[in-house]
Amino acid sequence: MSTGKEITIYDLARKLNISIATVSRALKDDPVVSKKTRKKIADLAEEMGYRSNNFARNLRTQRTDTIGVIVPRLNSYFMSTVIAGIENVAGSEGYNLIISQSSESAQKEMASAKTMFNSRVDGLLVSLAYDTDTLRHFDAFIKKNIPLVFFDRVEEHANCLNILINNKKAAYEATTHLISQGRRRIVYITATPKRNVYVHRLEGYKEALADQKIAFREDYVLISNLSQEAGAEAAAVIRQMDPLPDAVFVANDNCAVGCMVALKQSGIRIPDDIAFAGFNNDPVSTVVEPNLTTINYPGYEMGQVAARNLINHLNGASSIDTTNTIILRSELIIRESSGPGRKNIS
Amino acid sequence: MSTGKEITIYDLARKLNISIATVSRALKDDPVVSKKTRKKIADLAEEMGYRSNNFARNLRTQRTDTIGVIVPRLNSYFMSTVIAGIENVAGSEGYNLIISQSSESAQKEMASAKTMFNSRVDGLLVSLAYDTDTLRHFDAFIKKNIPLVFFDRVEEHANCLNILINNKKAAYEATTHLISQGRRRIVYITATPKRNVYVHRLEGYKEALADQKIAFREDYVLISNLSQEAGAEAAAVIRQMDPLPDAVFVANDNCAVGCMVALKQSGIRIPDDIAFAGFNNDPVSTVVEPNLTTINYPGYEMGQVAARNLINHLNGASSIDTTNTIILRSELIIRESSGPGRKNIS
DNA sequence: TTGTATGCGTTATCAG
DNA sequence: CTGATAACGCATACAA
Repeated sequence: MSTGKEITIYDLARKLNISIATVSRALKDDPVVSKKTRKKIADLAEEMGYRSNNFARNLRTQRTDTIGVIVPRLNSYFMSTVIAGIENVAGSEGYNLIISQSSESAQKEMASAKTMFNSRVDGLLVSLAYDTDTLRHFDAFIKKNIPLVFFDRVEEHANCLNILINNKKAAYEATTHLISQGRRRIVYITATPKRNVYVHRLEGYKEALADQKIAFREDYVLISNLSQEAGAEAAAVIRQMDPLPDAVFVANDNCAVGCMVALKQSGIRIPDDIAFAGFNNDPVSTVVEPNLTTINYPGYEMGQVAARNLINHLNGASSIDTTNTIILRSELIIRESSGPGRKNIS
Repeated sequence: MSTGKEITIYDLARKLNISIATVSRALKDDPVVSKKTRKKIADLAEEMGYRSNNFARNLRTQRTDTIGVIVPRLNSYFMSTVIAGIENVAGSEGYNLIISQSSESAQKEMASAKTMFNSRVDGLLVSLAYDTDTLRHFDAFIKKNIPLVFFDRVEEHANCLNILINNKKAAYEATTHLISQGRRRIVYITATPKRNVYVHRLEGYKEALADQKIAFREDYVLISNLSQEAGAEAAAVIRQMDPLPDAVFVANDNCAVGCMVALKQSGIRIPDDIAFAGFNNDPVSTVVEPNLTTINYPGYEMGQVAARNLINHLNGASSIDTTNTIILRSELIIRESSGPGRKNIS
């Protein structure tokens, strides 16, 4: 469709009666070209609507200055914050981004990886989909020494950097906090144990229980996709439990909120009957009533760190191979949803 | 960094003692190549870890099968829904996406446009930033006949397709609804009038007032960036108004929610003292209490329609030039936040 | 069905 | 400071 003859350096060269070599140099502001000719060339380029051809350029230079980003979903506050962080440093370092979402499907993740691979991204930043259970689709990158950084939803893989928070510790703190408020029957809503962040959070939850001599109950662990709707569905399950749990810890604020809203609708009081704690410090946590106790998770910073490390590796400034894991700080934010509530009769 | 010699069709050809032409054909499953050699080549390609070089390919074919998407922000429910819709059809048509966010800055929007231009996207889908006040940065696309589709935050431009809802009508309905609930002092929180969607909504608001013989008051129109924080700030302004307004219509649910929460904190009852209506039907509208009356806005469908039209144009199946504007359906969803409330004493 | 030859627009090397 | 020229990897017109 896009007609309109493209202007090339040949056209510029011909018009000015100089060589394409000089034009090429001038266009990248190479100081070896005289200031005057540089100006002349830039002006003509502007005038004729010249645009550099990245394909020819990349074909020649064998690099793309492009970083691929694969995330499970774009539409979470957390993820878009991370991406903003990535953009922040990538942009300032002259890298472009190709962003793609797997929609939590291993299938789509594989397709995205393939696309990125063929697009010759210089490096890849990945947060894994729920149902990804092999990293084979990244083998091609490894084999070609294309650096790979996992963030948030990470997985151990030789030569790949992992960036995450201490999920176990965060979950431990949240659970311990609930217990300290007098809660003992604590339901935990989480996502698939395929993703080790959820495994770690479960460990933290379990350890907190154990440390307080509370028996772990398998039936108190609810697996869901952590969506707001899933929260509502979980609420239905919780309502059926007898005795009623006195606290719910959810691995994601959105899901926590969906659950809270549904429980409230059925007359359960929060935190009086059931206390709540979430994860991520999504803005919605300050909208729901009562405001949700949660784990503050530094998304923007995580994006920056991921991009920074990848780019440093690309520049040779530092290597990903030596560092294995970067743990970012996180913290428990206590709000009303985990108040002590009234004494419960069990 | 990425070392590891790349395999090319030359390597494959040499190994099999055939010409690169045959390899090239086989790789695209050209039926003109015998099934047997095709298989042989595919196997070897797999074995040697061959990957096609898109640059060489694009350089040769002069197309990229890539669509650029520029949006103000990724982190809104609405936008990510739109993007999901875009991905849905783009993916199924074999197009890749380059997504970039302007962060509401004309500056970044221009930079993104330039990048997209140099990346030779086949077409561009754009939702404009708040402070963009010229479309000159898209001239290059127009000049090269690269199709351009605006959605949601649109602007009239020759040869560009606009996809939006009837904002005036939606705002008219919301305002009329508030009036029908007995409200008369209706504050309107909106974004910059640089974006005509907001102008249109303002028109709808004004027209509804006029039709009900309510005088329009300039001081009832609050301009903000429609963030949740801006909502809280607007709440401070509203609290100072005397007499207190009895309704607030907000051009965005997030902002509405921020405003509601802040007002409630200062003891104002909703909808008793002040009724609320928002815009977008963001999930948060069902979390806030009381649930927020809002305009349902078909984001996913908008994304699909935008991508579909762009791709049809690229295929020559239909042209963007003949269609100027596509209006999608929207609807008012009435919830508790706009209930009649108690009788107000003004 | 396969092969030959050429050009796509750059960058970089080597001579001037 | 500038110019000539050779890749980069692929797709395709034309020949066989």
